[in-house]
Amino acid sequence: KPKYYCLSMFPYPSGRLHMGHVRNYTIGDVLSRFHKMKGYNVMQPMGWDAFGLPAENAAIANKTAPAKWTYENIEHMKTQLKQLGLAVDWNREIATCKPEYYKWEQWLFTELFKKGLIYKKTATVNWDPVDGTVLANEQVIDGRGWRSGALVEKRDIPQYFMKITAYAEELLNDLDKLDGWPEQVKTMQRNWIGKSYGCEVEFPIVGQDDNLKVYTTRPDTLMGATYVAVAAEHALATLAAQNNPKLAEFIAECKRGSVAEADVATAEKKGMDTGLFVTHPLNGEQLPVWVANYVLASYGEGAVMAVPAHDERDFEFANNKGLPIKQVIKPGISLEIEQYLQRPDVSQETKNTLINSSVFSEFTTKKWDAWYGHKDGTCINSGKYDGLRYGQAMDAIAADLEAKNLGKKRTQYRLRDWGVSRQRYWGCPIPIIHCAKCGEVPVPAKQLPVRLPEDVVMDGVGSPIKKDPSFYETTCPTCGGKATRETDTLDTFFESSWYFARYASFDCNTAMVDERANYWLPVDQYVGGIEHAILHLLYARFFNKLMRDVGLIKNDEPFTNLLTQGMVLKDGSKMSKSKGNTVDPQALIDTYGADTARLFMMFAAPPDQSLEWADSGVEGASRFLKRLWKACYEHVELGQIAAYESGELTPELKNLRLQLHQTIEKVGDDYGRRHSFNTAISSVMELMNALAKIEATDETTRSVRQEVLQNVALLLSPIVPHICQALWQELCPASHILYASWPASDKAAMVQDAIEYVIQVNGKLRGNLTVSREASKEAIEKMTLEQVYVTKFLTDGTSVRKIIVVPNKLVNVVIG
RNA sequence: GCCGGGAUGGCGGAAUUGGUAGACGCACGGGACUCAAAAUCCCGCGUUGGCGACAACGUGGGGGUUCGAUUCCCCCUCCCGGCACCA
Repeated sequence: KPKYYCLSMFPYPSGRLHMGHVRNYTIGDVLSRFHKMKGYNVMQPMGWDAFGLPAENAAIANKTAPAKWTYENIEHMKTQLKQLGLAVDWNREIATCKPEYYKWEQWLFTELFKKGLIYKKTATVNWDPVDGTVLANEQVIDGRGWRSGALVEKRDIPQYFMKITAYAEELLNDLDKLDGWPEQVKTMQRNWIGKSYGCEVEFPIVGQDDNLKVYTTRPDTLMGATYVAVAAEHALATLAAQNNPKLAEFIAECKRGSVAEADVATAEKKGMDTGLFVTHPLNGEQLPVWVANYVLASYGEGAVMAVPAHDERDFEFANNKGLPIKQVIKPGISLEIEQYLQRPDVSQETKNTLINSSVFSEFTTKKWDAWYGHKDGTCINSGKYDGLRYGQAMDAIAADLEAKNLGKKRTQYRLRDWGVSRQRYWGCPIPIIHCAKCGEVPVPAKQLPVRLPEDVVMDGVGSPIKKDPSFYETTCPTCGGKATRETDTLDTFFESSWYFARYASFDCNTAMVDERANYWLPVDQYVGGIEHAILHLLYARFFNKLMRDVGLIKNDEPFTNLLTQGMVLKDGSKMSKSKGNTVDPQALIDTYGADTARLFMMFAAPPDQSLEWADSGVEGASRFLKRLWKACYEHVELGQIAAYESGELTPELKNLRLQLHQTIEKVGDDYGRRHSFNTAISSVMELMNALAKIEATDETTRSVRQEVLQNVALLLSPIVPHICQALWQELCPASHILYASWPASDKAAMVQDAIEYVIQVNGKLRGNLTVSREASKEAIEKMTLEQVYVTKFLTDGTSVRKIIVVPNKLVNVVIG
């Protein structure tokens, strides 16, 4: 029996279920139930992503401990999830805030620390100088702390980092294996990892025995560099500011505001001359060094060569500061098009068509400034490099730089190592002990877990464990001397990066996971919000590879198929606790019951699209279920009858059976392949509408009706399990729907004798033509040309130019 | 700012590989049933013109490819998600 591990992203226990949860878990449940009917050994677990910031905020607001608040929320939300009727194996339930869970990630942390895959360095955080606390990006509103209103400062503090960059290449390459992932998500991850090809270039600093190193993806424009710019955090900026109070003040100004890249990238471009100069490595010119707030400290070298003529940001900056702009690239058409135009075997007519097409004109008629940065150009004003194209120029310039020992080709990733330290209480304690003699000592396995005290009082000023000697005072595991525990906790993404594996070994108390993980993994179907397309999914992929490399699991990738569900929106934006625009699904369940809620949710929109919440429409789902009930009861009232198997049928009943078996095929395809639940439901609705039109109650009709109703119950049971179970009981009292298999379609019922063709004249619909299944193309053409709605267009001077016959579909008569 | 996605009737959406635009449902209008209302059932329902048969227009805007474009290509607008400490 093949296994099917269906995993929905576990919820953060925020208090109550929201519509996003209902959508997510209904999708997972429908797929689980469908696959169970298809004969799979299904696992559908559920758990709680229980650590996180909201618990601390609630604790401060309500004067309760985060643990108590979290456990109460879990209890309530578990009740709600059960009301939804999810076929979840609750035995496997996990909560990430429990020591039995986080013990194992502490263990993994110590293993990775010993392997050198976790290291310490300083990193920049948002610092609220009034509250004296580190703020999450979410807590910085317009550059100010959300409680204090104080201007936020960037502050460097030591933190632990995971070397995800060591896996950058594999994380990038393995995306190609993920055929079951949406292209969109893979593209986002590729761009996030951001592998680029370019050069590192060193500019000797005038008057110093040192070079300024930059990374560029456009070495072909090096001859157009007119200044260099460094981030405010760059060592050269610090150096230049030593004797320059104005520059020091400017650097301090740049360090105000949030660390979020979105804020940095949208800030007004500011800069200041350092007074320092560097020497251009190829033409020997002296270029000024500027400090600029648009240079990202965290990417490349934290310094850039500025080519205002060929980079929009540099262009804007140079214009503002009156810096020179030197054009070194002449835009042109792409090499492919140029080569194509030179081919002798292509007719001039085809070439002219191409030249006049938009593909060509984009390179020739576009306004200059839109294309000045395009790589399809040739070097000008560049001395010996004139006339070279991008790739040639890069090769030549890299070779010359290398000869001077001032640079070389280099690939670069945008991906940065993952900072996992958080200065918060409600998280997994980092299992490190700081010893004056031995340094950073990982907590030995036998001393794990490092338990987080749960009975604490949150006063809003810092983490309780940072003020609790009974927590941080300890002895060094190596030398036995006095030592202190690390009081930072782990990023909550840490917990959610491996929970998928723990479900398989939920009760294993001797290891992180056991052999059962290799049976269940990889997850066959992962379902969750599109907002997790990059961070969570990348970290989980990374952890999977880490766990593989410490010998815990065998597979390379954690999730074979991914369904990214769209957001449930309200008033145009994402429903979330923090935005306070949630709609409580409880009222929906209370009024209509779980089945109606599930049916409506699946019917309202395709799963990967965002769904704008509107209360109207639920009524329709409820009405449909009532009609279904009624149809079954009216049928059963006349007595039990076996489903149709064979015998003569009227054309009407034959058509009904045709529709039934087409619907069985379509619904199976919609559930299994297309994940298109809304169209599956609508096709069953159509079938029920067709059934309702048949009123006869003779034996044959009733046997076909029994067949239809039985199958409808099976087809809908993954979505509305409770009602279908009750209907099945009425229709087939001798058996139970829980043991029923997915229905097979009757191919014989789907054979059609006649096919209806759509007839078009010049692409416009003019009529329909019913043709026998065996009719030849010629016969169809002949019949088409005899139709009145075709002949009436064949007036004086016009003739039939062409007839296009699309088999089993349509005929288009081109008249001119 | 950068990366990814989206836009179809009054509304949610359908059209699966370039082949009937608007399935299915909601809302609305008309009718049946009822003393009445609700519920239920039946009919209608993109826009414009026409009694009608029918005709023209119509998938965010502009252009292109094609016998044929919601679907493919180029440009633009607006909206949504992510941007590494929200989860």
